[in-house]
Amino acid sequence: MLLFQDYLSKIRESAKSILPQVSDSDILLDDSGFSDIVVRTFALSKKTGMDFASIAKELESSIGKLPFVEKVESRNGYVNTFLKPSAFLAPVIESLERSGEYPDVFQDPERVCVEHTSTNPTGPIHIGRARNSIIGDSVARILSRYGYRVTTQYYVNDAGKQVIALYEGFRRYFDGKDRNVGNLLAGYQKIYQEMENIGGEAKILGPVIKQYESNDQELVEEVKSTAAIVLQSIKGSLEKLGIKIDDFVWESGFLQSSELDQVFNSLDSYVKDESGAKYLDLPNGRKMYLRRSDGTSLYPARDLAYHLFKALNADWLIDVLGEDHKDHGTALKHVLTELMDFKQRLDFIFYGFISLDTGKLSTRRGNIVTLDQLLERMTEEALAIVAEKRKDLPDGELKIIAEAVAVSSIRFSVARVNADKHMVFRWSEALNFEGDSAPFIMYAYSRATSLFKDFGKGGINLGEIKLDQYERKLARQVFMYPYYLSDAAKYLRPDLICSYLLGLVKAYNDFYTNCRIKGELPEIQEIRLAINHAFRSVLFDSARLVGIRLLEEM
RNA sequence: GGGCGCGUGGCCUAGUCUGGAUAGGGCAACAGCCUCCUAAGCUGUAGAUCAGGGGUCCGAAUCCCCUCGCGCCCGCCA
Repeated sequence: MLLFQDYLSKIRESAKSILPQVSDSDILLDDSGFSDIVVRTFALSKKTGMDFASIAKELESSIGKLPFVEKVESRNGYVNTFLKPSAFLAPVIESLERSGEYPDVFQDPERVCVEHTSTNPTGPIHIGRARNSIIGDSVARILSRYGYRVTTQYYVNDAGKQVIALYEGFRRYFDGKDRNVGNLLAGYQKIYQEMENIGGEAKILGPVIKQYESNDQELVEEVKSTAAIVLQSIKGSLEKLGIKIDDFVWESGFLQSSELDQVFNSLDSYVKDESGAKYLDLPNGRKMYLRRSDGTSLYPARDLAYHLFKALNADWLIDVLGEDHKDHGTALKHVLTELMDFKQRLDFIFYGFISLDTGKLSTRRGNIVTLDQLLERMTEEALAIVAEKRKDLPDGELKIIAEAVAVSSIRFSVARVNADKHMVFRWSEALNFEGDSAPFIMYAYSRATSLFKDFGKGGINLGEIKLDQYERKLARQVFMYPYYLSDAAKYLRPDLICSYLLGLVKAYNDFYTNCRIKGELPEIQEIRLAINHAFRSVLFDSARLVGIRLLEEM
C-alpha cells in the first residue's frame, strides 16, 4: 500500500465527524478546475433533509479548520476546498529526501501472479498480440510499485492443434532445411492453406494429433522444441520493448499431471458423461468439455490444472486475455470458485482486438504487422526526426534516442487506450510523434533534467509559500500521483497512468513556458527548482510504469 | 438467433463503475510565438443532435428499456 499525505481521506473524516451521513462518493478530487477537493451536497441534502446552505455552512466550519486547508468556498451546491500550496509540495519533497521516492510504499504480503501474452508460438508476435504483453507488463509494474510481490508468467501452448500444425508444416515442406522462424512460419501458413484446399484438416493433421495424444513422448518433445524456437523469437521481440517475463510454463506439462488429477478428483460429483466424454454443465446452459471420449484431456481441463498450479505460489491471479476468451474466463472462474475449493482471488483483464486498416490480423493468412517490423520502421522515422532536430549529436546518441522514442511510442499508444476498446492500427498515427504521445512526455523529462543539471534541485522552507497559478497547478499535479496510482492498481488500468502522465506533462509545459529560472530572484528560483525537481522525480517514477523510456537529453 | 463488449467534432481519445458547475485532450485545418533555461513545446480560431428513440430524476454522455451499427463468443479447437 502507499504511504502519503492523503488529504482526501482526512477531509472525508472531518466531514463525517460533523455529518455522519456523508459518504465517500460525496467528496472527491476535483479535476474540473474549480477547486482541489470538492464536496457535492446534492445527495446529502436529500439524505438529511437539510438545504444546501446549511450543509455547506456546517462543512465549511469543519473542513476550514484543517491545517492543510487554505480556504473553503461554497457555490451552486458545491463546497470547494482549496489546499495550501505548501501542502502539495512539502510532502513530496520530504518523501523524496527520506526514501528517494514519492509516494512511499509499504510492502504488501500478497503475492500476485500476472499471466500475460501466452500467445500461441506459431509465428512472430504481432501488434495485436503485443497489446496483451503491453497491458500485462504495465499492470505488473503498477502492482509492484503499489507494493505487491508480483511475478509474471507466460503459459506456452505447446500441446494443441496449432503447434502440431507448426511442427507438421515444417516437417512436410521444409524437412532438412534450417529450422528457423521464417521457415516454420512459412510451413505453418502452407499447411493451413493446404488443409483448406483438400477440405479437412483431419486428413492431414489427424494422424499426427492421434499420435501426439497417445502420449508419444518423442513427438511431444519434438513439438515442444519446435514451439521453443518460435517462443525464443517472441521473447526477443518483447525484450526490445522492455518486457521481460519471469516464468514460462509449458502446457504439455499438464497433459499428465497431479494438478490434472486433482481437477478431476475435486469435480467428480459434477462431471457428466456423454458417450465417454466428460463435461460440466455451466450456468449459461453451455457445457465445458474436460475430456474427449478417447480419454484425452481438453484445454479447459488443462487450464483449470494450470490455475491450480499458479495458485501454489500466489494469492491473487490475474490473467490478461483477448476478448475472445471472455466466456472461457468467466466459465473458468465459475468452476474454480463455485465448484472447487479455490480460495485465491482471480481477475481477468480482457482487451479488444487490434485490426489493421486493411482488415483483420491473421498469422495464418500472413496479414500482420509484426512487432519487429513496427519497431524497425518507427525507429527509422524517429531517427530521421531527431537527426533533423539535433545536428549537434553524434550518430550513436541519435540512435539511442530514436530507439527509446520508438519503444516508448509503441507502448504508450497501446497502453493509453482503455482495454475494452477495439483499436485500428494506422501507420500515419503510429509515426506521429506530436501531441498526446510518448515523446511529448519524454521531452518534458529532458527539459526538466536540463534545468536540474544547470541549476540544481532548489529548496523550500517547508512553512508557508506562495505559488503563482502555473507553479501551483504543477505542484498539485505532482502531489496527486498516489491517487492515480492507487486507482490504476485497484482497477488494473494502465490507461489511468497514461492520462495522469499527460496531465502532469501539460502542467509542466505551462510551468516551463511561464516560469523562468534565469534572471529571477533567488527565493523564486529556489521554489521553482524545487517544483522542477519534484516533477522530474515523479515523472520518472510514473512513466516507467507504462514502459516509457526517459532520456536525460533528446 | 442467444450472450458479452463497444459507439463522444473529419480522425483518435478522456469522462460512464460512484448522475450534478463551461463534455477535457490530441491529430488533421487555419492564424501566431525561438537575440531568452531544449519549439518533439506554447498561444489563439474553427469544429460535438455524447449512435437514435423513450423512461427515471430537481438534474443524464453517465442509470433503465427499445432500436440501429461494429466487434467477439456460442467446437469432444485452444
